[in-house]
Amino acid sequence: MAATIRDIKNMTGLSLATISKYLNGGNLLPENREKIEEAIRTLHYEVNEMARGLVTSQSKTIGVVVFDISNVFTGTVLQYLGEYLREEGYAAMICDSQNDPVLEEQNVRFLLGKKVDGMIVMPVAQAPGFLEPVLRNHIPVVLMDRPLKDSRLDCVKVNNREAAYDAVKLLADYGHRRIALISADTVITGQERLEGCLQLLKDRKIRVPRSYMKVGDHSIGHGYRSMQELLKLKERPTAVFLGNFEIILGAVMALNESPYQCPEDLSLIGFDDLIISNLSKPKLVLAVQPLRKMAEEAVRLLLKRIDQNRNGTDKEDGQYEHEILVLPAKIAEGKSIARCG
Amino acid sequence: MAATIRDIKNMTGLSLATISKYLNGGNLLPENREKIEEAIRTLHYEVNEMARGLVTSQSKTIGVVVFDISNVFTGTVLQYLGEYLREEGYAAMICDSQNDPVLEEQNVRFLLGKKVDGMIVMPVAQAPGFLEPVLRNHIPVVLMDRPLKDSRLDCVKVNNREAAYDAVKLLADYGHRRIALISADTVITGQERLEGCLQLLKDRKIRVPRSYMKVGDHSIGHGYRSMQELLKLKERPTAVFLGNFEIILGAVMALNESPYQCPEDLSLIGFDDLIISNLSKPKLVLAVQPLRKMAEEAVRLLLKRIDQNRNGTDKEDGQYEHEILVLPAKIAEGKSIARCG
DNA sequence: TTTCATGGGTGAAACGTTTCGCTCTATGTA
DNA sequence: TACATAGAGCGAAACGTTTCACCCATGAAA
Repeated sequence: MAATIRDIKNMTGLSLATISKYLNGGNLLPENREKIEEAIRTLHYEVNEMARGLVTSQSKTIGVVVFDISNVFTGTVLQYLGEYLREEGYAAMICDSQNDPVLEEQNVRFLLGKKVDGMIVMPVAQAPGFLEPVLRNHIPVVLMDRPLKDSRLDCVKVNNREAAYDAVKLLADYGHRRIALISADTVITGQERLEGCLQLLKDRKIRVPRSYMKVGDHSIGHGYRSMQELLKLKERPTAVFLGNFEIILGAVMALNESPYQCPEDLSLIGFDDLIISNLSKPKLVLAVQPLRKMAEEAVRLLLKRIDQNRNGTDKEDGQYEHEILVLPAKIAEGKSIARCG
Repeated sequence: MAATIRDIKNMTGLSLATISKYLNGGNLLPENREKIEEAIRTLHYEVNEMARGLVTSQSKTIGVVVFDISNVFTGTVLQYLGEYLREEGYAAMICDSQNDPVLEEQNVRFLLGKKVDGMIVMPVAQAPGFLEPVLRNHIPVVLMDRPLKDSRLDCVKVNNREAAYDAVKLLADYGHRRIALISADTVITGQERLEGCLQLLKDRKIRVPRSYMKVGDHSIGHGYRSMQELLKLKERPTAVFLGNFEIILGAVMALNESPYQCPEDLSLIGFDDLIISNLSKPKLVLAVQPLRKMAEEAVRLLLKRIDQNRNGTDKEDGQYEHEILVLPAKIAEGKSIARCG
């Protein structure tokens, strides 16, 4: 049905090799170039990527596996990833693991069958076992956001620990001593942030009562309930650290429904960027993750690996130096912190 | 590098044809079946989908083009689409148009080059021109959420007009006469909802002052600012219709920051489902779109078309009956509407 | 005038599957 | 016994590209 290179051959009288050369940007006589272009136009010819892929053994497709496609963080990252990949001529094949490790493993195998040239993974699992088939096939992988335990894999992430440390430091510098944390320990990013917070509190010798530690998951519900509970305490905290986007959302809703005001009654600092921060009143102080940069670096790194693979610079059986890129989250200005004491 | 069917042939002594038959679920002697399975296991063989695709001229891949991947509505739909496609053995290749018609057109061409078997499109453009190359190649397309002007294309959408009509009717039935609308006219869904609202107001002979009509786009900012403005009016509305997820988000934030309470001072009804609705206090009354069902129907319809194409049931040059599937959005219970007067 | 490089062009093999038409054996039936 | 039938397997062609090795002019250098 669709036109092939052979139709162009018949139309122009040139050989397949010449036409292929044209398609891949080689040198031709202007005259022949013109002929081919005309034929392409009238035949509506488009390269069959499957045929091309078969011989070059490149699909020009990258598999992207995300833990949950329906949340904003993921959506934004996917947007940027798509942009950069497209610029380089790659398509993204996106699979959603719905926070389920079993589905995640299936996704990886599925993409492998699709012969993707590489994978970018924001993992659910904590251990790298599920990537074994990928590594065996020498398909490059770059992890994003969440590194895996005991793995020698490339990864692009954020300095969660340090950024959380700095965030709580800011609270302490403003004189706060009654600091509560609403955060998560169900994912590595949450754990790191938690560690950062606790480290600072330890360094400053600030004691945290058990009732101030709200450790759950990265959900709106956890943020909402935790904030409600904190506000009911006899001795309320004067400042709260909010561990991610969803927690912020829930916590701010709970606060808005209460009689208390931010920052007069309660100072807030949050982790994760979000559009809402610009609208919430007062504007939140935030540790902003450089999502765009993360996407850019992940693509750059992955394409570098793919290139190394092709040029035989391939490590002997996985013995290459893996890169862990840690990008800084920056504290963004806001008005949600008041001086205390 | 990777094992091929030929390696299996050498290992088992069987012919290529037999092995292929096995891979595609044909009948074999148990003995041979066992041999092949063993070989596959030890060689870690996986089908090369590009080679298979080349001969079957099926990629088992569906192109999905969305207007904006970073928002929650899209993310959720993508999640469901992915699920259903996977069940049928298809992969989704997702392209984000970032609300840019130019990018959208590029996306379509790009996917065409990737030889997708079909496309699901949530369009930016209002006219079907950009799909011309797809149609010429007889690649089936199903639109989602937003139909296109003057097109004979399959589409799965929601009865925006009727649902909006019912939503405002509910407000009117509760006795409200001062009803404001925060909605959008920048996309067809917004326009339809607006029409539905206005139709009911006309039927009930309810006049709407210009200051009650907040028509902008589907953004948090529009919702936020509009609600602020409404609350500042000398004669405040007693009820507000909120046109979509983002508008709800913005409007509710503005309301929370104000001294006014819902539903005592202001009744609300919203369009679009969202997790927050369960947490917002009081629980919002919502017109809920059946997203899961939409995804399911879109996949079903698309796969039907693909099947028809293959079985030569193909219409002569686009003369098939196109289906416009209109699914009902249902009003979900909540406490955000008070009786008035 | 010979030699050499260079740029444009070519034919054919290869990539890893599926599929068509054929053969062979075993089974059941007249 | 003869004969159709079905099941299992086979060889080879096809799918639409890229790429390798080779060819032929042309023009510059020796």
